[in-house]
Amino acid sequence: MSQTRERLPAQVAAGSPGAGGSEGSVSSGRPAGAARPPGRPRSERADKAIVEATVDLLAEEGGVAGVSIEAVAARAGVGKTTIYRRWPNKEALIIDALAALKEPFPAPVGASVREDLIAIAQAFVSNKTDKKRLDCYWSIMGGAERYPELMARFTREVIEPRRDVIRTVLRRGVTAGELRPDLDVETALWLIMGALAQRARAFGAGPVPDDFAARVVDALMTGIAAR
Amino acid sequence: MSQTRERLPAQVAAGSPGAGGSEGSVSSGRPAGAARPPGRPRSERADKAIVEATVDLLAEEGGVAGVSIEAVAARAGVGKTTIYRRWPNKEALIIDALAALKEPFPAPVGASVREDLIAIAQAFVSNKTDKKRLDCYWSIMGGAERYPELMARFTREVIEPRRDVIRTVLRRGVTAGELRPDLDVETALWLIMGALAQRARAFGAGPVPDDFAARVVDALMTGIAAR
DNA sequence: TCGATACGCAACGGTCCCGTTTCGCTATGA
DNA sequence: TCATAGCGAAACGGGACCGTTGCGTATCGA
Repeated sequence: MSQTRERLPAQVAAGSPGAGGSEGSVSSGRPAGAARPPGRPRSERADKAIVEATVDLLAEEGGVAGVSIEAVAARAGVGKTTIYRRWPNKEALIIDALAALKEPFPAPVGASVREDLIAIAQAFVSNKTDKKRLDCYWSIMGGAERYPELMARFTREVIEPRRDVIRTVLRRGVTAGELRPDLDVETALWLIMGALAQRARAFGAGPVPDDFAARVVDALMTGIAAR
Repeated sequence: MSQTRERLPAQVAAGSPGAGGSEGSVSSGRPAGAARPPGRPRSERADKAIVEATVDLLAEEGGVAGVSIEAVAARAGVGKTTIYRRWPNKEALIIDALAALKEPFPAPVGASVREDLIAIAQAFVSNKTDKKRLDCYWSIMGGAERYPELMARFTREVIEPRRDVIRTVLRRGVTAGELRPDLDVETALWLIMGALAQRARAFGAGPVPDDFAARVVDALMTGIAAR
């Protein structure tokens, strides 16, 4: 219990010699000028395998509780020791692993706001990587109150950047006169994101049809009221 | 360890002889004309305590995995035996317990579709019972793939009836000419339900403001496009 | 070659929970 | 008064997982 395990900072540094430091590498995180420590360097391959196995399990098992260190180790083909050398416990591992879901989708700049929104929405519910991201989303949201730090980080690094892409498109639409000048951007965000996330997880509704993104965007654009 | 388990009062008021509990009661569910079986009757009080503890735990623990039979027993103040006498395992217990969340909110018939939708939406995100229901929703959805039967039953008995209330209001609006004649009802449903569910669970966004329901309905009614 | 460290693997003691059984007691009808 | 069955408490064997440790091996710099 007294064992003080080295807590790795979330900072990233370029690798120096031999080890081609890639982004987000947990093992090579050390100041740029520092000398390489003695001994065998940590395996970047193990790093990646662990993080990928963690994310996969989180998506598949439908909950933080379903992710066990032993299952991650087995799936990644590494020993538990190798995991505990890097992270102090399960929550820390999952928090770090979420970085793997970080990269935002680019904001398309098409002919119109409508087209941009549809493109984003389509990527949101159909893209293969985003499928995993959505599964992780539901897994994490389910156990939200249990792991507030996990929630906070996931919200900050994964959810918000995505909301921001849409937010930007909406604001651009207002400026360009394509959307109402008095548009309630945040409410519109809840509507579109909510519809997509819910539909993607709906039970018994089958896979999301190809035209769902367009239907959502059009319904939101034109409104449901008679005119 | 202290067994601080709360004990139920020794004298448990069971139902009057022969007058078995009406619907849904697990313990007294037997054909109307059948004679009461010999021996001590099952405690209705224990039934209710178990179901309530189950639902509470499901809502609080944020996942099916967080609900353990031992925790339910402790919380309900009953022995594990009493639970296993009624249900064969955890999933069966949870499935049955969901019936406690069943009763639908009534469809209000106000002056307009807009008012009806706002009333429903407001109840959805603010009502106290619905808060627990929403927590259970997220808990169950998170572990969806793990417990398909649970998902199916929850969808059928809790989610769909609620969707149906809104669906009816929307259809009525179309008939009454208040909504577009070519309205895509299902897509509108995804939009409104998704926005409410998402917002209610949003991290760091604080409690749902009083006017959120109205904002969502109005945004959906009038659309976001300039006109 | 040598020291240092990481590796995978296996095993450990500990905790939690499962589903079952036994115990002594209590509630009910015959 | 007796048979029957539910009650809570406690204990059991079994399994999953935790976080730790020791082992023999692999890989680095000096």
